[in-house]
Amino acid sequence: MSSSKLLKGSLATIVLRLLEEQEKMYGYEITQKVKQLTAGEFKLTEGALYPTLHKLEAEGYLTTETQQVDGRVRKYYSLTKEGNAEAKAKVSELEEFLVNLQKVLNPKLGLG
Amino acid sequence: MSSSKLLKGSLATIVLRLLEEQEKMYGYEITQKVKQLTAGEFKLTEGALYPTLHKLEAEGYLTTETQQVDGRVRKYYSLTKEGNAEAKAKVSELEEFLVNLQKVLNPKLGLG
DNA sequence: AACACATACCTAATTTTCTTATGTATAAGA
DNA sequence: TCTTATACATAAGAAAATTAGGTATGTGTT
Repeated sequence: MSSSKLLKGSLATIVLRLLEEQEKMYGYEITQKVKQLTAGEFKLTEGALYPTLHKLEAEGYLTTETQQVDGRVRKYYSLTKEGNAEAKAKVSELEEFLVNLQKVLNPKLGLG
Repeated sequence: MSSSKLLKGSLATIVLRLLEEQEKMYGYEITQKVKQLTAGEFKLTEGALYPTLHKLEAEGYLTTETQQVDGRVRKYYSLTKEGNAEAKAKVSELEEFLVNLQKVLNPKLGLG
């Protein structure tokens, strides 16, 4: 993820979350979706995305299905049953993290 | 930062933010403050914290002052003028990042 | 036809930033 | 005496990016 190189470690969570929303997605589509959702602020780099997809597949969280569209190959990824559970777990974990991060960044709130 | 190993890349921002709140802090104090603010959820590891402090100092964002307290050495860190500006910049950058992250995690909101 | 740009996949080298492990040293409490 | 807390530090290794490169097709422009 470039263009604000923060949050290393959240890419897998983002991928899993997007696949909860949308049954099947292919790599390039994921990069475009993230770009669109953030108005161009997040740009997933392919060097980060593809290894992440391969890893999630190797871990059994994603399955793939290849299609030919307009002469080009698309590799669609979908959540497995385990992937679905992992998505929920990872998103929860990230959200809890964000709550705690806010506590550190904004210590005034929540201490009344 | 252990215990939810997410958000790699935010440690320097956290340190700068805490030093905005509190004029002077020493390393161990920072670990305890973060632990306290997050009810034990974030545990800064020394292997991450000290190199980060040294780097911020080398970059001119922090100055140090050593004190002897109860026979032990404490190395207090304070923001320089540049460090103050950097703190504001980094916190803004992180907060913008978090806004965008929410857009990806929760695409339904804000698209009405 | 040539060229640039978008689509679509991939990997390798390097860098950044952690974790884990280890080391030194003092003070306090069991 | 031994453990825990306080307080600093570094080094080896792992994880997860960035950067840079490669392959290939389709589309639009000159």
